[in-house]
Amino acid sequence: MELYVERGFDETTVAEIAKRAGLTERTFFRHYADKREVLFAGAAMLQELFVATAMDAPADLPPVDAAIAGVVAGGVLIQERRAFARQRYEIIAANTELQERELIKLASLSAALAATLRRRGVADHAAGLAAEVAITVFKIAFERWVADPIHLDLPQLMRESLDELRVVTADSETGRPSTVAAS
Amino acid sequence: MELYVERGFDETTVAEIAKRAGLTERTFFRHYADKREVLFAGAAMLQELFVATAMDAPADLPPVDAAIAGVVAGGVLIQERRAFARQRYEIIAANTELQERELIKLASLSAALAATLRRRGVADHAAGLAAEVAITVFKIAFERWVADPIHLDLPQLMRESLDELRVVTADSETGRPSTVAAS
DNA sequence: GTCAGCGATGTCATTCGCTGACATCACTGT
DNA sequence: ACAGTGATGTCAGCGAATGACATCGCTGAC
Repeated sequence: MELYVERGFDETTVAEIAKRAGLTERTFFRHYADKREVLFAGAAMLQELFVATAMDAPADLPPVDAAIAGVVAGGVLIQERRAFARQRYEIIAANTELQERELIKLASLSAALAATLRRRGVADHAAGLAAEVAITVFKIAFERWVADPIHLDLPQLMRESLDELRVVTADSETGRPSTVAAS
Repeated sequence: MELYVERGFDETTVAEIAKRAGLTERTFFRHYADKREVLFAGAAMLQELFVATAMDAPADLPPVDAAIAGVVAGGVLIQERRAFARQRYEIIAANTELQERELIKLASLSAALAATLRRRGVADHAAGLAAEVAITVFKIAFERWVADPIHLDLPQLMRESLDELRVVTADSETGRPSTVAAS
């Protein structure tokens, strides 16, 4: 992370990382699958938190709300590591390859959440959709949170984003039959 | 594509691709930014179609429905290239790096859709959310379409997926105040 | 008709990410 | 004391990607 901040991701070689860490290049690759993975080592922990929280949510909670409970718990954790999260974000935002990795980690989170919802008895398709909605809320709330230096409560932003998403999707009169599908 | 199908993506070298195409390795990299990009050359066209269709949708259409109109147009196009789309999907599904690239292309589509909605006068946050919803619908409908070998109408699957997403997100009684946000 | 200019391609050298194979060494349980 | 195990180092090598320079075909200006 030091080197990535100092000179950027692309301009940092694995040899340099290894040297500063007092290791061999080969050893680096025994700890991290590739150069990018350094920044995503914590993703597994986040995923476990998501899943555990969603799983333990009240049984009568609708699917989306159970999934959102998971990502909100993640929001709390991230907010505790405020400085780290922002610095990490800066690095990732500056590099396309890192964004790709970020996106596939989010996809993995979504899949894990969906599986959890299914274990809670949610129907197959609904579980996938609810998980995607939750991850979308997570992503957008995080972007807003990180964009505003002063700001606010990340979990709160997540709840607000969910509300906005509900308003936007249920825009037609009744909220049920879609305008498009009727055509 | 031939080589990727024959021996898989990882087992194919750029030298081999260049040889079969009757070119130099160096020339390959002048046409494609990297080895993966070969499979995503058409993404720009798809994006233009998304944007143009969403832009030209009736002015009174709610944001999500305008965005969905864009992805449905994309669905029509993909369905016309049925065989190609499925083969391409198989290649991508077998390789993580390709999935990463796929995801960032989808993110790009989402950003383009959001920008289009804003040009239609949709509020900033709402535009981002509506675009994300549309891309989610695109992604999930495509997965269903490609999973079923017999099957169906991709645009129709998209409309159905949107309806299901509406049902899932607006699960609470009124569909407006979120259960979670009230806490 | 010649020639300058330009775009596409080829050639060459090099860096860097990543991997396999094998050796070393500290540590642990028997 | 010894075998086994896990983490690390060493070495060789492949393949992706890039920069610098040369070549060649085409086209427009004169």
